[in-house]
Amino acid sequence: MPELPEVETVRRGLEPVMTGQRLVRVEQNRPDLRFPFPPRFRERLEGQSVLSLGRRAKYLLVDLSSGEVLIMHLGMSGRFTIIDPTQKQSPGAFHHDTGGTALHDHVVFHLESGAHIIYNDPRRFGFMDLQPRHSIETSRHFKSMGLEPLGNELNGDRIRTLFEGKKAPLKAALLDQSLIAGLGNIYVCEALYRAGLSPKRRAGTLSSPRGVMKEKADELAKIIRDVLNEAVEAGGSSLRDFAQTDGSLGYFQHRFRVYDREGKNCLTKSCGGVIKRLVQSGRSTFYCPKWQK
DNA sequence: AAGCGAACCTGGCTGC
DNA sequence: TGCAGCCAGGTTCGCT
Repeated sequence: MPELPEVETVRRGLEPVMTGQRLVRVEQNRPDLRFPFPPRFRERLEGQSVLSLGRRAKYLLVDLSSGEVLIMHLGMSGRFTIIDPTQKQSPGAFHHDTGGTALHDHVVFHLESGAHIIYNDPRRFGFMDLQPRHSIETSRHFKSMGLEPLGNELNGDRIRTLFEGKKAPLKAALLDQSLIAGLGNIYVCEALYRAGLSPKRRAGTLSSPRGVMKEKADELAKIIRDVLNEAVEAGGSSLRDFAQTDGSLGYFQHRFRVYDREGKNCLTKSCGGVIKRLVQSGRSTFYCPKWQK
């Protein structure tokens, strides 16, 4: 379930296992995922040490001793599984215990510690790339990327500026990675619900300098940060299981207030509305028509 | 030029 | 039980 909080959870799970480790061997089981792997992918990784693990929006960034950065995106179905023989494993927890290669295991990183990390991605919407560290900001994945929602940059003023004059629905504007980078379908629905804003409203209406909308952009900015931070913390609480599970359990899903709740009652106190589903730019939007205006 | 729908893939679930 | 149809966390491309 890789939106920003899930990617951050993955980063935190991989960090203690990979940091300072040399990549002794890399298996690459097919020529491409969403895009072809970069030329000499394995050769450029093998023998390098991992200096640190970072994240930008939904991208994982592995800083290597070669001066290159391994850029990884999980797409819709990408998952990492850590196999660490020095750690005890819960019995029968995982098919990888056999040491065999499971279907859709596309890349395996072998570390000098003896641990290895498997990248599995049935739909192959994920991808991996290598770019020099000094030019990462101008590389094709990042050059037109919007601001980081969990940094200090996101506030009401930035939202007002970014959305000024926009006729696109608010839902679409929040999903636009060139404006704010990292929000996905679930957390946009959740944030709009908490803010009481209709996903169908024109994004530009948040830029109004006066009237009832004056403070709404400030409120939305805070809510976006809150929703993401809560989800990161919920993911963090599941990190204990990171190495042994297949990651299919949603960390945060039992906390959804609106996502995937079509036909259920609106949880806003005394609202009495019913959650509706509609399709915007090809994706499901869940919202309460009575409460979100 | 912004804004929208389709495309890229596989797998899981629902309903006939 | 089998099979068709629909749906899914994201991004990119191409058409208005």
